[in-house]
Amino acid sequence: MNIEPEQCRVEDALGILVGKWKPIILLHLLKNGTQRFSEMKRSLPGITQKMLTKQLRELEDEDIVERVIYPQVPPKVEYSITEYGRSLEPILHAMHEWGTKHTLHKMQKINQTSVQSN
Amino acid sequence: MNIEPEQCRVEDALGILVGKWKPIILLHLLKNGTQRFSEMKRSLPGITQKMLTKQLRELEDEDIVERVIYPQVPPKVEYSITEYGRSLEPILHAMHEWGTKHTLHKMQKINQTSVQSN
DNA sequence: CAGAATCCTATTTGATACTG
DNA sequence: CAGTATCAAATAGGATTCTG
Repeated sequence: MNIEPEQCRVEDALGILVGKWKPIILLHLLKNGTQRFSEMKRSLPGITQKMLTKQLRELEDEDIVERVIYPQVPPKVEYSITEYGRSLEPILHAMHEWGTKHTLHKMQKINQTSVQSN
Repeated sequence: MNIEPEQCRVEDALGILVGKWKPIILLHLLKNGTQRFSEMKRSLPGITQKMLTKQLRELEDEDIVERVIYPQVPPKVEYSITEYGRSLEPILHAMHEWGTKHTLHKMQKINQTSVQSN
């Protein structure tokens, strides 16, 4: 079976995963469960508050991530993957596996080139 | 089994699929087999030569697409999916299916909201 | 026919400072 | 603690013109 390019819905899934930090945020939440904002920030070296906030909001808007606010001072906000969000897990795994093999594929290509050029 | 976020290779697969026209180019080549540049341009309404060229080059650099030049005047160049590129097909299908369901999911959410607001 | 080159706009990401 | 706001830099995408 093949997809008619005109009715392609790949972009819908792609749009949700695209973002410099989104896959890593999702994998982190899948692995560690519910997390506070500050925990996530600490666990994701290099991310800025702005980016973490933005990517979480976008995932929340698509019902992939749930945000729970505890009305207290100082504020406490917890994030987790929704039931629905878990349906993305097989795709993340498939992409991770393909990516792992692709890294190898590229290394082999580089080795081949350097052998040929000698 | 879960992926350690630190060793995430999702981006490798994601990077190859990301680009406004890449999924549709891949689906088009998977469905129609070998295609000339002009055929593809005609089949992908709205794409510019620049974008078609650029995305094809990027796919070629990753060994997903093969480019064959026939040395003749006027020029003839044919594109096709490589054997290796076909290994992406299951991911494309999984994303398409998920995307189809996600479109429904969002419609249901909108309907719920409009019912609640009445 | 199959592009390369140029110019321009829009979107994404990042650094930094501020706040209830 | 969990953000917002602002500004700057980088990247993606597009319109148009030119060429072997």
